[in-house]
Amino acid sequence: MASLGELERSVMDQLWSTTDASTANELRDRLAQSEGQGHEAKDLAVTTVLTVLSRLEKKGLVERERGTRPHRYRAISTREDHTARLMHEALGTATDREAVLARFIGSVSEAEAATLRRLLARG
Amino acid sequence: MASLGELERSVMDQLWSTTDASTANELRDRLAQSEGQGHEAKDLAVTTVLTVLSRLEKKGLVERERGTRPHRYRAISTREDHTARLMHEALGTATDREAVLARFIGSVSEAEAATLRRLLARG
DNA sequence: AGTAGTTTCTACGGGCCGTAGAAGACTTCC
DNA sequence: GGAAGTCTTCTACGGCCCGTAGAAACTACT
Repeated sequence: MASLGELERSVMDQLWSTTDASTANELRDRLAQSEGQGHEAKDLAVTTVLTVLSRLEKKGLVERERGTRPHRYRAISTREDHTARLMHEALGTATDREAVLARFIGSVSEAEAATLRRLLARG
Repeated sequence: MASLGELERSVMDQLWSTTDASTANELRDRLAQSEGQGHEAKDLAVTTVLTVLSRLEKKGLVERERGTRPHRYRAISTREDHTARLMHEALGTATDREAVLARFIGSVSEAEAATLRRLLARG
């Protein structure tokens, strides 16, 4: 449902890496500087960033403050919530959910298995 | 990486619902009859099915026997493995995997939590 | 060799995404 | 309050993916 393009993901990464809302200009600048790990540094027109932000808003991933004049944008949910939701989405398509979970658990690292045991213990 | 279109998914559903390999014609017929639950019954040209099968093959989801004359197609992994892999793929993009798992576990039903505990117990 | 069934090639139209200019709306400063 | 600057929306284009399938090439049977 909410599949993201490359640039859309880069913008989300920026939004997720700060708690407070950002303007399109700030985001453009940060994208221009955030070279390295995976995505290349993009030198974009600010309208490009705004278009992407609109699309992300329509997809329900971003919300904007329309009150202030340079509108400010923020991610609606955290990166972790988003990822967890994607996992649930994948799981949701399955008919035999238990079997899927079995495969999933089967290919998880031992450290993560331990984490899961701990998380499942309380509650 | 391996995102599927609507028809591609329908074809995979058909392939996943039989253990033995199918021909394009068989798949076309089954697609024409498999009305209900979600996907509509499609009345397709067999070339359409073949195109989709080729694309699925290129995506690494389907393999075909080229020996027999009506080629026969089968899903490379089970539906459950595929779904579990998608979940891992989502998890893989995360930086804080533990946090993602926490959110994931947090929004799982009690029955599934029980399943997970059982699965994690042995091993 | 002709015919019937099968597979590959080629293609088109729609939608999504990266990209951004042009035009419109708002703010600010004189 | 108008001019200049800043910000947002509108519109658009090209590329890729997907649904869809006809045309052409291939294979096999008689």
